[in-house]
Amino acid sequence: MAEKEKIVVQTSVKDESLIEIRRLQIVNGAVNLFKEKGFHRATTREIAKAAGFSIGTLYEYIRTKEDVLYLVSDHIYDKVKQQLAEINSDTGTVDELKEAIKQYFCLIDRMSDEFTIMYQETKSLSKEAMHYVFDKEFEMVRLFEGIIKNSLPSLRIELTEKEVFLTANHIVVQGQAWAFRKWAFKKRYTIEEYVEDQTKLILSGLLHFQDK
Amino acid sequence: MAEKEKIVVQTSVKDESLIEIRRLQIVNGAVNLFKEKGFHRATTREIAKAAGFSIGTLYEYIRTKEDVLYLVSDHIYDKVKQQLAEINSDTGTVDELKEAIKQYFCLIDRMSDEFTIMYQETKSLSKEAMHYVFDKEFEMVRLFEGIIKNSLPSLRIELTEKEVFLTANHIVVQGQAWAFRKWAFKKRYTIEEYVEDQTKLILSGLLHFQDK
Amino acid sequence: MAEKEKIVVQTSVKDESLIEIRRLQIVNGAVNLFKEKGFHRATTREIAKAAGFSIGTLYEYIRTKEDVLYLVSDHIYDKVKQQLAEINSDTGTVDELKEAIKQYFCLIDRMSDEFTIMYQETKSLSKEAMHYVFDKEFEMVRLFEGIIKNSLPSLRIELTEKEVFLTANHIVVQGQAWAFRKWAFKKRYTIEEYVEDQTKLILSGLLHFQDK
Amino acid sequence: MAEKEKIVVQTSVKDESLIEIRRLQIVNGAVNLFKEKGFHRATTREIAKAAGFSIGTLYEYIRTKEDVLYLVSDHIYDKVKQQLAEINSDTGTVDELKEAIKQYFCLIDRMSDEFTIMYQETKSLSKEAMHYVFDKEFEMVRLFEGIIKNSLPSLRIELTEKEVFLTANHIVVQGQAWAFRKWAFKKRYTIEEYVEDQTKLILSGLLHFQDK
DNA sequence: CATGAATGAGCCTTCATTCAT
DNA sequence: TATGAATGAAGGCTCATTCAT
Repeated sequence: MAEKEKIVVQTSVKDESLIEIRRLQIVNGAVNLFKEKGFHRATTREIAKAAGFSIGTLYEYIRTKEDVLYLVSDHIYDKVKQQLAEINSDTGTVDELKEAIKQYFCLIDRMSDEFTIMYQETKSLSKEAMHYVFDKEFEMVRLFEGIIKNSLPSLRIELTEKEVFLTANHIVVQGQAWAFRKWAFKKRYTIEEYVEDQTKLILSGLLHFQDK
Repeated sequence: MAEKEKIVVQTSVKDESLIEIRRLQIVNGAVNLFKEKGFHRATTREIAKAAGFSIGTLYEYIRTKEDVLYLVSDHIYDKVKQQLAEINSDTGTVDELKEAIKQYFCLIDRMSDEFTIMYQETKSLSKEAMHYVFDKEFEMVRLFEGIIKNSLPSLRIELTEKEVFLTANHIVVQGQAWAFRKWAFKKRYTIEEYVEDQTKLILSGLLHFQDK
Repeated sequence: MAEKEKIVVQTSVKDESLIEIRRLQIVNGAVNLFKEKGFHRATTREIAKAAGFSIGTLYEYIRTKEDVLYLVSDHIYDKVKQQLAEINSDTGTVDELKEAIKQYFCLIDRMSDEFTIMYQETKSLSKEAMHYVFDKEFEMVRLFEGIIKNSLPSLRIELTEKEVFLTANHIVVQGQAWAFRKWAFKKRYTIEEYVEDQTKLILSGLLHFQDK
Repeated sequence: MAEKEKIVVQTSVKDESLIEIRRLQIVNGAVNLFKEKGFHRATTREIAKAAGFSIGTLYEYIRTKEDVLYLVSDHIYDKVKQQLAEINSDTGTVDELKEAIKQYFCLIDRMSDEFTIMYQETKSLSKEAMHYVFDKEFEMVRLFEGIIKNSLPSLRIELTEKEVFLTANHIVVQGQAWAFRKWAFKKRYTIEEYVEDQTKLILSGLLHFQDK
């Protein structure tokens, strides 16, 4: 699970700490903007304004508009990874899996705008940047695969690689579904109920995979 | 489940059958194009060319570029509905549900480009058109809810409304996931294997929802 | 005052009487249309529709869109000339002048839309057609010059050529002013009052030109 | 005679003095261009070129092509007002009226292109802008009404409101006529002669309005 | 003669990017 | 470093005109 090299967004500014500050401004402004109008409909002028400075300055910290999308995607994944890292307590019990599912879904609920942006706009990235982002998604699947595998002994079941993958995939995808269709799901579900039912579904799937 | 009025894309051409023909050309051309560059990056000139005629002619059959996206979305949903209508043999057995899942997944496999476009670009539609498309997605969920409910007696199980919804939703969303991530899934799965395992997962979920 | 050759608008239709009918349809439709949106904003499709047939047919009777404007201008001037011809009773009295003024102003009141179109849009004609129209305007001035000259003996005054011209010009221009600014004038004047006061003004101008 | 609020043409440029400079460039370029081809036939690219910069820059100072026409109209009226303000010496003599007429006609002679454009193209403006321009024309009429009224006592004559209006209107309209038909008038008149004869005509009209 | 679908030049406008200050 | 005016390629769309039926 070797960490891929981050794609470096070039700047003409030297002061590293300033770069950090400005980019945070860019990302925060852009997330709000993209949420509202999407990447393509947002202009660089608007991005600059949302970030709190002029276009001239914006272009001191990015090279192309696409860099902003990359910056946003990257920032979101960093947040996700960091959040998920906190759960991984390595006890190897079902509760750990349950907890991971819960944390992941709650994270998505909190950051649903960001998730939506990422999945809707990723395609607009360059091939290179796009694969970097997709890879991050697969890391997430792999993360859940790990947690699931760890919990199998305590559940006294054996699953094929494929079945583990399918379950991990289920978790990740249903999480995304909540982000995308939140407004529709909310008519029937609170996030807590959704987590509860999804967890039941996932566990029963796990337990009875081989039945039929 | 009253059918919503179709949003009519205005034309300046009078010959109805010609409209049908040209729009099919537009949709087919556009799907290929959007697949490659996305809706925003595709120009109207390119769309016209892909359809096989001039921009002038393109604009005889649409009013705005957005209409093309709407046309594509609409076309896809029509196909899905038609496909699913064919299986609905109303036997009320599990086999019917299995068949429906299979048909749906295979349809998605065949039309994964179209599906991907729809979900990636829907957000670019006008509010009105966007909701029309989203509604169609929910129709699809409801369609599966119906099939699931029908199969419950033969399975001798009872489920809450929510549980039925969640399962139907699972089917629809995992189908979409195959469309989006086909290139990644294909490393591990053929569509047949995916259908088989998803079916197992769905059925075991159904059977054991109440277990825990 | 030799009549200039009419500029011939070419057709591909042979039947002369049909041409006459169709052109009248075109002119009538176009006047209403130009009144509302002006020449440039009116499309050929709209012109055809207003005329009561298809674009294809429209183009059987004209060669370019500009032809329509020329046809309209020509038609209006024909009407004006015909109307003014009716007054010229050659009695050589002041009453004849008064009557001519009255007829001219009333004509303009009745055809103010047509006049407005002509003066607003003439500039859009080709150089050739434009001069043809302008010449017609000068014919009108000359017409009044003739009437004024005729009335001078009975008024026992002598005027220079220039003064006659200036007065004739005054009549023509103030008539146009009524057409253009009808909506504003109407707040203060009925056409009858306007005619009365203008007549007074013109005659006193005539009588006392040499005073000061 | 409360000054109407100017319709503000929006800019994305902040430097006010630069806006002033660029707009003058736009107006000057546009006048030459419109003179030659009219508003509708002139393209925005041509306007930009005539102004001396790129379209991009043009659109930094206007919002739509129509704005250019509005800018031109506005500029002309400002000049007229300024010019007439300079004479208004409030002596209340006939000479003041004569001087005003002379100044107005000379101004029109100098700016006949601009005037022609204004009257030919005003109709192409939006309803709002069109009325703003028309109002300015009426301000001009009112301005002359004021000067005429002031001169009445010294002429020992009394006129009705309508007669004053008619005379003021005569001045304004005959001024415009000079602008429109300059090329034709010049065959017979120099501007000085035209002013002289028009002045005579106007004054004799004034003096003998009530005679008959 | 009449029709109307097809064409494509060309228009207005936007916006990512640059660069002098 | 920060600014924002300048640039022009490119995009969406219109509409006069043609021509096969």
